[in-house]
Amino acid sequence: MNIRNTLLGLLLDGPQTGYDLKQMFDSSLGFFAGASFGSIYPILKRCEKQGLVEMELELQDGKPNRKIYQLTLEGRKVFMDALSDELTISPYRNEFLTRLFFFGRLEGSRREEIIREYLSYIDGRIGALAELRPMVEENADAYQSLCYRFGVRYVNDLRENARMLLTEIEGEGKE
Amino acid sequence: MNIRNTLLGLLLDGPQTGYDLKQMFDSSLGFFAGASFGSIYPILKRCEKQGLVEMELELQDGKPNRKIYQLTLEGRKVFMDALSDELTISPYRNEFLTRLFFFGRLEGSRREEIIREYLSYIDGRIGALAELRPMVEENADAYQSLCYRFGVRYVNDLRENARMLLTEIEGEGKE
DNA sequence: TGACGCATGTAAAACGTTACATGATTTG
DNA sequence: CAAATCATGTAACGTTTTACATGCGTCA
Repeated sequence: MNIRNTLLGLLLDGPQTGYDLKQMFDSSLGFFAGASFGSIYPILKRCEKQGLVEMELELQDGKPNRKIYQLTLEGRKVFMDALSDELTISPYRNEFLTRLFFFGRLEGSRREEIIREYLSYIDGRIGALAELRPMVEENADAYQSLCYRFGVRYVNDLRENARMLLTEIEGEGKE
Repeated sequence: MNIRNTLLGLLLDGPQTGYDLKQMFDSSLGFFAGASFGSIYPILKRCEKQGLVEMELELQDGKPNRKIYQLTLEGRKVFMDALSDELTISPYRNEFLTRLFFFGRLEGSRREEIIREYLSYIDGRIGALAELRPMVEENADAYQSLCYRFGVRYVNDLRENARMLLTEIEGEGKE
């Protein structure tokens, strides 16, 4: 599920502009996926060429015209295939664990700081999920709710794990 | 911590060839980072040009000559700066959650299957960590051990989370 | 008046993988 | 006899971000 397929999936809900899609992307899927305009606009254009979407121009005064993209049957098929495809997870890269791996080389005070930076990152994600909650309760379908709950458990587990780590490292510093 | 910086970090342990570095990479950091030869060799060459490492040729019969790379003071500095740098987490992309988000569009039987595929992926990671254990107990420093324990807790939490999800979805299917 | 929201887009760069090529030696 | 290990490397490709460019309306 690269950005292209995810965009096709979002278009199942109905025609959207690139701008709209970015907002949907960042809000609904913000917890586990993201996309910049620099990828969205070229991808939509490419999808149109390939017949996965169709574009309709909505003329506007003052503002740039809106390009409203709508899924074709072919585009729908491409998405459904991707959705049903065997799950393959691309190699996971964890910035924090990579740092931790080399902590032996780092001065003592900076170690705790970096873990705290990680904790504040996690808290940021917890906060973002909390803000998302009303939207989930209103608009989300059953699986999107499960997605949300998975995310909440995930970040809370992560937080506890990081807290334990901090305790262990603080302990070492004082011995 | 891109591949380049991670390689520099691994070179702190002493001079290594690109081939050695790949093995260190895949075994020690395999749980949370990876690198292919297609990235390692060009990066080492570039690092030499930039004065971050120095290369010494070890002539061999039959086999290609070994290029042994050693960290320079400048390379050490570059790594230490990266290690100490403020922690920034690049946007997290979760293949599984992205799928789950669109599960409403998927036929019922395929849903459970994909979650089971995810579980078997997690089990694979748990297994890989288990295999790594002897090496950690022998060679790892204190922080690499913490790294390992973090990893173990992480995958176990993930597994439980996925199991709960499966239960919830199975429940729905039978109602 | 400056920032933000709306709305589009391009070009360059960064980062990385996959597939290919070479070729000897060892192991099953 | 085939496959894996050792050891290097290149070329093509894919994906995505960043930075830039445009320009109007609105809100503080």
